[in-house]
Amino acid sequence: MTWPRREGARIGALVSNAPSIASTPSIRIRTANARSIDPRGDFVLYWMIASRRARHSFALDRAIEHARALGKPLLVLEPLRVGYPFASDRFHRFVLQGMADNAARFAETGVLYHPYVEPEPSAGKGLLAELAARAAVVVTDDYPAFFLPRMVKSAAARLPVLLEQVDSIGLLPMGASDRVFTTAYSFRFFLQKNLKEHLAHRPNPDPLKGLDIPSLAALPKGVAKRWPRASEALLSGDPAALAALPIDHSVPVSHIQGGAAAGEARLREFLKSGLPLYATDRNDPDSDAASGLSPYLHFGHISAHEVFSSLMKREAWRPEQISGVVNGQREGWWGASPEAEAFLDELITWRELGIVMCSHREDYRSFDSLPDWALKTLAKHEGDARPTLYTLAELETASTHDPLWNAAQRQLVTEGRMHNYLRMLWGKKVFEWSRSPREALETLITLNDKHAIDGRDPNSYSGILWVFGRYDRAWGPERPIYGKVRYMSSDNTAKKLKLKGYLARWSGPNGQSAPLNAGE
DNA sequence: ATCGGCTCGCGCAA
DNA sequence: TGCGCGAAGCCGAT
Repeated sequence: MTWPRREGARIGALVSNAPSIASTPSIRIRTANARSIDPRGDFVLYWMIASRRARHSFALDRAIEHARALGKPLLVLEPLRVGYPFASDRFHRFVLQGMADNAARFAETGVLYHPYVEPEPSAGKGLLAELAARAAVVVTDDYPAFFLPRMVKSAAARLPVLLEQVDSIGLLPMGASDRVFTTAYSFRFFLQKNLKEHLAHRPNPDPLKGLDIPSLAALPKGVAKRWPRASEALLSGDPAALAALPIDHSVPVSHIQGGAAAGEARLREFLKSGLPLYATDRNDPDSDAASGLSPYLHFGHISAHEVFSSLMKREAWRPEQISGVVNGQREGWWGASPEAEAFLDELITWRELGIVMCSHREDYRSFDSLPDWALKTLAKHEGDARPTLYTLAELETASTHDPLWNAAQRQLVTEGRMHNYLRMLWGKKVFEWSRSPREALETLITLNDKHAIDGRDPNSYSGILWVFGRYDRAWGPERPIYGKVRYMSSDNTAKKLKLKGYLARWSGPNGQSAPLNAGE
């Protein structure tokens, strides 16, 4: 293995350091430092940074287990920084809506929930340490991308007590595989052999119900004064409160409502009206078959386990229906309806393929992480003439000659999401219109990280790197710029899909190509 | 609209 | 070592 491997293997010895106290699968728990539990601590601290929810969470379950075993109360800290890359009104509003839901769910449970929003960069420095100094043990979320691994690593070194990272991300624990997969096909072989044993272990759907741990009435002295609870104005969506924060106000809030309640509502709606069409219509922008769940999955407002169990309940499915075939095929493994199998392939195979990649490789978003065949063919065509070139600003403002591409870009900038199928075309064209594939990759990551609510996610990087050949194969005939990397064109896409409504909705103010004002 | 052929490298199973 | 097959490809024939 020549690529940079993540430190701290997710399998083997490190996992077994975790105190075995109850039912959270040990394969999902990693000790982040070598400290121990301090039985004199006043409470158990759950540092909620990725799975931002109060239900269906292994991390919350684990924190409660500690609290129960120690006879201590539980304090939940959900922070939101302002200094992270691309912090904007859009992402803040989404996370704040989640905080409002969490505040409602933790209220009157005896668990003290502290949502903290930084008023200025680094204002939150010291808060975690201050709380950890009084804690018996700290539990946090294990998340394999963006700045989170670095942040947890540096916190782990400083905290005086045991810090555990708990993986609540997917149906397959990150610790269940010790390798990455080059195609969805080969990952399916692995899932078909290994996933079943993990399906039996689910997070508690409602761990706050009938909770039998001591209550915590107040934060330690001085904490509330220096790091006060997020204001009601922020939690209730007051635009003025958001405007006062030092974040990027040029990326406006989306109409897509954040939070666990909105995510669960979206799930219900999808199962009712989207899923029946999913097998046939999910790629058509004009039909409404897509799940729309990725923003909620990204911020942890909804859990993959909850999506899975709601889906399978609707299917009246039982685990015995798994066929047992190990063939890498998309359909025929679960023994569920075709539309359910199609959706499960998205939710599990494709989503977790990227999670596994990020959890094992530090370079998951770098150009050099592409497969050899792609690097080779891209290098061969690096010098090809590129007749159409656009700058980042031209792309960001949807100012190209291509109405379909502009429409997709406008949807991204306006709504904070882009139709799933069009994302691929969108990426291929940026590749074609950039001076080099490396530059195209940077452009795509920037546009997506900045505007997409579900950006900065393992899945986003899967989709973007797919444009350059990751998880794909060589395709003939060899073409200029693309080489053997799969080619796509707007004309063919327009022929293949129903786009009338989509183009009408996302065309510019005065017709096809009027540029968008991105406010920069 | 739907179909087959094009094309290639990988990873599974042996 | 050989074989089967692949996230969304294209093209031309029917």
